[in-house]
Amino acid sequence: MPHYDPVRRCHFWVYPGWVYLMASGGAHIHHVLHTLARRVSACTGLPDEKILGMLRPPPKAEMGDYAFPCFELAKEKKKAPPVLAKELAEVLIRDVELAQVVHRVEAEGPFLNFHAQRGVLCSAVLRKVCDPTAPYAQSGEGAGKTIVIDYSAPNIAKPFHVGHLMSTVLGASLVRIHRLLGYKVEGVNHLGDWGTQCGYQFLAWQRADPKVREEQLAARGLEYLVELYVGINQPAKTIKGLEEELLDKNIAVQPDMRAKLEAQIAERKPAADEIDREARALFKKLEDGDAELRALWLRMRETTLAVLQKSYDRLGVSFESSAGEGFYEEYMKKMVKELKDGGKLTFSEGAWVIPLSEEGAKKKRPPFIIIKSDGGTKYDTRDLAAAIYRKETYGFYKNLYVVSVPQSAHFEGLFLALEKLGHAWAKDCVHVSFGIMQIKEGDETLPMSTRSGRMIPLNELLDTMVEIVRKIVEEKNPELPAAQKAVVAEAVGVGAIVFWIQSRRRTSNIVFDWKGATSPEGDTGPYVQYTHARACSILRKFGAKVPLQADLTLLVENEELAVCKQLERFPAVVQDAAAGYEPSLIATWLLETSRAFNDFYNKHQVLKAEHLNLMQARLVLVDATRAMLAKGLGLLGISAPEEM
RNA sequence: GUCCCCGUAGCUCAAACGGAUAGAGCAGCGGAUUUCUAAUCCGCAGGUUGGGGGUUCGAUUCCCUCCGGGGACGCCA
Repeated sequence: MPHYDPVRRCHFWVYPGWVYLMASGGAHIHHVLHTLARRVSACTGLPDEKILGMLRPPPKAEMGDYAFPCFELAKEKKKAPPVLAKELAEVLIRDVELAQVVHRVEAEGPFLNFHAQRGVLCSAVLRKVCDPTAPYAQSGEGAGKTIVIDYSAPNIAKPFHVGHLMSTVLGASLVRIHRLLGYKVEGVNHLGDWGTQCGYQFLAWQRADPKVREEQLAARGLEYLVELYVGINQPAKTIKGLEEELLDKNIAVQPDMRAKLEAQIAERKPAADEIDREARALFKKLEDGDAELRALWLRMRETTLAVLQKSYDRLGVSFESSAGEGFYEEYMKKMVKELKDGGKLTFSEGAWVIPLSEEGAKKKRPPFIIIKSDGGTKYDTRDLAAAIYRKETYGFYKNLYVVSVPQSAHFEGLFLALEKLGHAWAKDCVHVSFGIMQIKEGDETLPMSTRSGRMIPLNELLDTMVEIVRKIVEEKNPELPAAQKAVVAEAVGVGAIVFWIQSRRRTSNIVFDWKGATSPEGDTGPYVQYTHARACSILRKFGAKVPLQADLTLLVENEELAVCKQLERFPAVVQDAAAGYEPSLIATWLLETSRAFNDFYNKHQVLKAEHLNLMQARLVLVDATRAMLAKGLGLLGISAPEEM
């Protein structure tokens, strides 16, 4: 018969034999959640899977461990939700199997709240986490499926700056997350090594003094190429700036200022146009097979790759393929011919295109341009060729593009074009977009860009953070051997940046600020790493093998339960992160888990626990948490030092 | 002009299919160390979720509208 709780204004039922069951149960329970779902299923008729999806944690821990909302079922059964909740509670409390995992059932309004048998829950979760035969959070959902992930994709002869970090870090995490779920993953670095920009590079090179450029390239490598690129873009940039000034309201009303600006633009225009014309011609020459330019192109590509590799090494990123845009040159020619011969292209305004909007359609889209009016190809052409190539080569289940939000229109166009060409797999292509990195300049926030020189080189950022961390290590842990200090500083410094980048939902824009990016306190990567190091420290001081045979049902404290419930969620979090292409979910989970563990750490002793059995059980808890923190960090591409 | 995204505490961000009293961190104030790492933990304070309307038992979440910010719009990538 139900008891009434006047504080919570709800009825609750207590299973009479729960004390006995708590002491003896647990060993054969694999998962509290699954048992719960099965028993609720038995009395509601809803399938287990569905119930598993509906169960959620109540807003406050005191309210219970799992809640089942009765709204949907109530509608079906034509009953008021609170009435149904009460009825279900009365049935469930007599359920002997359920009583092995739940000691109290409450109907609180339209919700059915379950209080788990704490020891049973902790024990079941930890056994699963520590099971060496079935790695936790691993799954077979991706068995036999290949996912292509296109990420990083920097341009050659340009610096690798913080803006590129998003695609690289996000893509690499998606690679690791999908691998854990059993997918075969092909990570592709679609280098921006083809296109009109190459023409600009060539032109700048040709205009430089032959002796000077050789010396400079030998001495400064990529840095020199960037300087050339920024230099050749200078006239165009100046004009753009003047044009923007012209749009300014205050200037528009002053005729003399206006005339002055217009004259300045007119004066500079011919030179800029000349550069543009020559650059385009040079790229066309490369596409037409000029041997000298080809050699220069290869040189620039190699120079860039050598520098990029250092950054990739530092971030722990590697690719299955570095087939850049230039790679598709031959394949592209074949495709273009087929499209033309097959009558799939339309001639429009001097270019060959695939029209994307019907005549008179209300949503107008620019066409997908396959051949420009000068006969050259566009990135549209190369992306189309690459998509088809990837389908043929990998037979992908999904084809992901980790590219910034501003390019969404381009990818919508690409997928639409594929569809128009009759490729049903166009629906398997996904633009995993992310917000842009902006930077404060005065009181304006502007996007980072190489052309304007408004950017922060990646290495500068990483080095700064590593230096900050090095000082902290020096202060907090001076006894650490010097070599280890350096390793820790690198791991924590780089980890802080990588975590910061991934700690928010990917589509939000980031305004770069040094303080936010480099803080080692609060909701940060170092906080998670520190928590991990603390756990390692306990295990190190214990000094022996973790007693896995310990009686884990002894773990019944609030803080122990909170940690176990976090660990229980991990596999679902990984799945959600994969399904939504959202590694930030793992970052959030890591912070929550760290908070739960630190809370436990502050309130309870492990090595000086009240008795030996409890110490053993807590050691398993510590070990499991340590392992999952390391695993989560690993998925985000962050290493977990054992001391710091 | 057309289309897309965003607007949550002073700041940076959370909030699972629409669910219970909207949560963290930073900054501010006040506490905890004879203790397994204080890069930690606890407490206080901080909100008309941009405004208005609608759908719903229930809206930060979905729809409409207005305001504010950002972005994309045929031969750059």
